[in-house]
Amino acid sequence: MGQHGQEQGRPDTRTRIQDAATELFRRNGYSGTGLKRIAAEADAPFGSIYHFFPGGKQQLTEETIRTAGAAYGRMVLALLDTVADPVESVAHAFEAAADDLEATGYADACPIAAVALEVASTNETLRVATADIFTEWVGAGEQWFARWVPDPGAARSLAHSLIMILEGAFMLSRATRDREPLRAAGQSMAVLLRSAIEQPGRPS
Amino acid sequence: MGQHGQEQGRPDTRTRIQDAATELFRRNGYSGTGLKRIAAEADAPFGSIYHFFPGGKQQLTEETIRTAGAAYGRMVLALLDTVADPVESVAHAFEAAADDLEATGYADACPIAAVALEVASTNETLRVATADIFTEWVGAGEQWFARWVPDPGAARSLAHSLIMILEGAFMLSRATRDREPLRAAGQSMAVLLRSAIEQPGRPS
DNA sequence: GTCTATAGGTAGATAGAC
DNA sequence: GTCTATCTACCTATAGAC
Repeated sequence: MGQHGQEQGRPDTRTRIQDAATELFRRNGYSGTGLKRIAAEADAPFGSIYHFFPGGKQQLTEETIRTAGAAYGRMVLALLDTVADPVESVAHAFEAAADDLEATGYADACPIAAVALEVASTNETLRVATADIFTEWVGAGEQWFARWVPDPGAARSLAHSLIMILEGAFMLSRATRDREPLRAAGQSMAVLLRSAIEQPGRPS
Repeated sequence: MGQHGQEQGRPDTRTRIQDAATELFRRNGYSGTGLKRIAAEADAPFGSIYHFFPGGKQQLTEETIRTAGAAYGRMVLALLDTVADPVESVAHAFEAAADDLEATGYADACPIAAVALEVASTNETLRVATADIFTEWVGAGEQWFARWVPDPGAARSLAHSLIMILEGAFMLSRATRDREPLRAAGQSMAVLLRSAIEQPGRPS
């Protein structure tokens, strides 16, 4: 159920539009997703999009980036806290990501990645929105790694690396329809974290 | 100069169209790039696109993915061979990538990344083209790492990780307009490679 | 406030002059 | 084989009925 979903039953129209937009942007990107298609998937009349998002496609996209991006970050963090040992937890998180990806026919990965690459050089408002989300994720990841890696710079570098290698692994796994990239990504992150824990003096 | 460029002077029309398409797809993605814009940037008449690429936008895009993708792989490999020590070489390659990215206003990164995310769930022909290129890169990277890492599985995992963390770093650096993600990526790859060289028995 | 119809513009694709 | 004019379909956005 969406963020602003009603207590029970079907989410309200605005929420359905945002949820449908999130799924379509994730699969088809920004330019590849039409507002008519969003309205159809949300089972909402076309005019409702401009009723709830008077700023049009850009406003809807910005809210989608910020809402879905923040939710995705929380989901990954929660996933990392289901296993006690940090190295095992990281490896487990990538396996879970591979399970999800495979279960959705290699469609549902990061909700903002495709849009981020499309707008980075073409739409400053949306570019800043994606940058804010990535920055938020790095900060949250840095705090998580800081529990086991005392050096702040090392924790920050690990957070960057986790996000980057996950995004890259999603790209390769979606393109090749193969779990192997995600598995290799999880192994590498496990090595990096173990190295940072065992050898605090060396750069990571 | 483009792959089929003439011996001297201006490249031929077909090459100019492909080169323009490569740059536009890299910056704006597949759906975000119109054929009229490609013709304009190539300084070619619109009809020439269908003269040289009778299959239309999809054929032009597929050829662009395969040509620019293979060239980009060769370029990165060549960059890795400019420094003798492998760990230093990897770190140097990411610094060079950051220099290039910054010099182009955070626009010119991987030529197929944006298209790959857009078509992965929407266009099977183009999805396969991106998968073929990624697979080609992994194979080439595997051979490069095998020079210093005897275990084939470890070399393959390192190749996957290099490509994935580079793609992820491009995504974050373009979005945030900051070199830091690319720098962190280079440091992490250096740690991974050093770990694989020094501890051949552990997974990498 | 929900929804339909449509305007204005641009997309990919094609026909045909030269 | 180079180039222009145009077709149909779809896009975002808006006007206005209910």
